[in-house]
This record gives sequence, C-alpha cells and structure tokens, in this order.
Amino acid sequence: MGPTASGKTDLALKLAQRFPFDIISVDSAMIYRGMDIGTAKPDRHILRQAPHRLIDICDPAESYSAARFSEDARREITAIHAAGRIPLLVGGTMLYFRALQHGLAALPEADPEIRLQLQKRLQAEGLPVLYEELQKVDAASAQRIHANDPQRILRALEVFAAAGEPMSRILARSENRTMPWSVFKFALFPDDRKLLHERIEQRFYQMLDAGFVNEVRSLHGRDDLNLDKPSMRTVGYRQIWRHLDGSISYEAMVERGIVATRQLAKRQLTWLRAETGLHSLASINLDLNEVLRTISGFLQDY
RNA sequence: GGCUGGGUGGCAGAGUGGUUAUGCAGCGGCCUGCAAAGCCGUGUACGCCGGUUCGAUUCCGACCCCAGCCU
Repeated sequence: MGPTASGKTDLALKLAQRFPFDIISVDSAMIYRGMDIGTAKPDRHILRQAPHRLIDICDPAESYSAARFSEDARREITAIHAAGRIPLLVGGTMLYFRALQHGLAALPEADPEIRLQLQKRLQAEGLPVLYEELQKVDAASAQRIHANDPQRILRALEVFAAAGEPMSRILARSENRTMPWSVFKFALFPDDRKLLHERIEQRFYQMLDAGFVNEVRSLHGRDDLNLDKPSMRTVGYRQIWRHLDGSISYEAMVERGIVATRQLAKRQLTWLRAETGLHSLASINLDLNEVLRTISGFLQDY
C-alpha cells in the first residue's frame, strides 16, 4: 500500500524479480483500458515481465466497485495459489484493500435504474428533501451520514428502495465475509510530505510530456463518456476534460491537477495511519535490502 | 518632484470605531457496491511610526512600497 507517487510500482517490480510473486493491482483507475498515462500504469514492456492482474478489465464507460474488486481479487488470489505462487497486492485504493480484508455486508449492489431516478430527484428537489426522506425511512443511517453528503444519502436511499428495508438494519445483522488468508501488510510511507509534493508535481509534468492531454482528448471525443462517469472523475482526467471543454485554461488545469493529486495522497495517508498491523517503509529513503530481509522473514512462515 | 488610487492571513478578495466575511491552498479527520469518489473540521490577518479615542485594521498626520497619470 502507499499513496500516489510513492514508488509502489517500482518496488513491486523489484520484489517480483526476487520472489515467486504474481502481482494483483489494487487500483480503481488502472482497471480502465485506454487510461494509461494518467494512471501511471506500467507500460507493455514491464507488464510482459511482471504481469499485473486486474488492470485493463473495464471500459471507461463502465462502473466498477469495491465489491466487484473484492470478488475479483479473491478469484485471482485463489488462481495464483493454485499455480503454486504468492499473490502480491499492490495499490493505493484503500477502500478496495479494506473490502477485501474485512469484507462487505450483504447489501444490494448499485442499481442503475434506481440511481438514475434518485439523481433526477436530486436535481429537481434538492438534497435537503432527500435527506429528510432518509431521516424518515432510515433514521439510523441519516444520523451517521452528513446532510451535505449526496453520495451516501443517495446510496442509503438506493439500498432502501432495492432491499425494501433500511440499510442500517441490514448492516446491523449481516456479518462481513472476511478474507480467509493471512497477510503481510506493508506500506510505502513518505517520510517527508514536502518531497512527496515535489514528486507529485514532477510526475504530473512528466505525464503531460508523455501525451496525457492527447490520451484524454480521445476519451473526450467519445459520446458515451462524460464527467459523471467514475473513470472521468479521476485525478488529472477530470481537470484535462474541463480544459478540453474550454471551461478552464491550460495553466489552471495543470495547477488543479497537481492539487487534486496532493489531496488524493493526503486521503490515502489518512487511511494508512488508521491501518493496523502495517509495516511502514520510508518511501523516500527506501532501504531495499531491509525490505527484502523483512519479506523473506515473513515468507518463512507463509 | 506633483497628483490620484491602493497596501488585509500562503494566495485571491470583502469589510468594519468595539462583536475577528468568504473562496482557494495547506493541515487533521470520516469512509460498507462511484473511493483517483463524496464529505466534515481547522487560521483574530489588516505596510510602518506617531496622534485622536475608553478602544483603531477602520479616523488624522508623517514615512515606506506598488500602480496609473502629470511635470
């Protein structure tokens, strides 16, 4: 685990060279085909020598989810074990790690039809009305969810509509399906926030040099994509999309893209601080030999 | 050299003789099928010196700096 631009991919490649690891990507953006530069996806050459599972599994018009990831990852882990190898999960999507590790409750999955209806009502009636409704049908969830949080208010209403009972009640009685395997968790933890910010900025400029804008331009030209799609809301893509729309200048796009990346890293670090049983590695001054020793030690009793 | 306008927190930008806008950034946090998402919390800052006043960021004066105009 590690925040964006902390060097996860580089380390994963080195580890895959020394241990019988097969890599599973834990990344909500690398799942999309055609989104390569902006997601810092390993290139073809690298992927040939170190295949990553669960990248390029969706079209950008599709939605994915933590639940689907959890299933997909379990399937891949099982397959890797069957081949006599060891899964190495690499990524920065902390909710996916959590969903896999601790499982999810038996909630109904997202329903496009219900979601569309709620979205329309949000437009027409406004969030306060929907929040009041949630207070009526599911007071416990309403109390837990902030009145300004459209995403969660809509989800709770969606669950109520799909299941016919309050989300809070389902959560209270269902047991999460936890992962049946033991894990060794380690994280690249930037020891200096300033340096991480510098790396983020540098990397954003490198992405632009590598043709990031053109990558987004071809997505922008598709009529089945828009800013409401999860894929087009990802860091960088969203800002470039707006620039291509003409709503912000190139300079503003660059600035906001970098800012959005910093903010992403900050949120990822909040997850990491709360993670238990985590072996932290200093990402800036990474001591590779020490990492190798630590992992060898873990593999003794794997 | 003269005139005019202006100097407000990291940046942008209101405003007031006492009750310390706001936005952005930063920082901390939340997170159960969109998570690279969504959301919450968080800063008494008013160029400098002196004066008036119970009290000045706000009024007065000098000074410094910036912009424009004039000579």
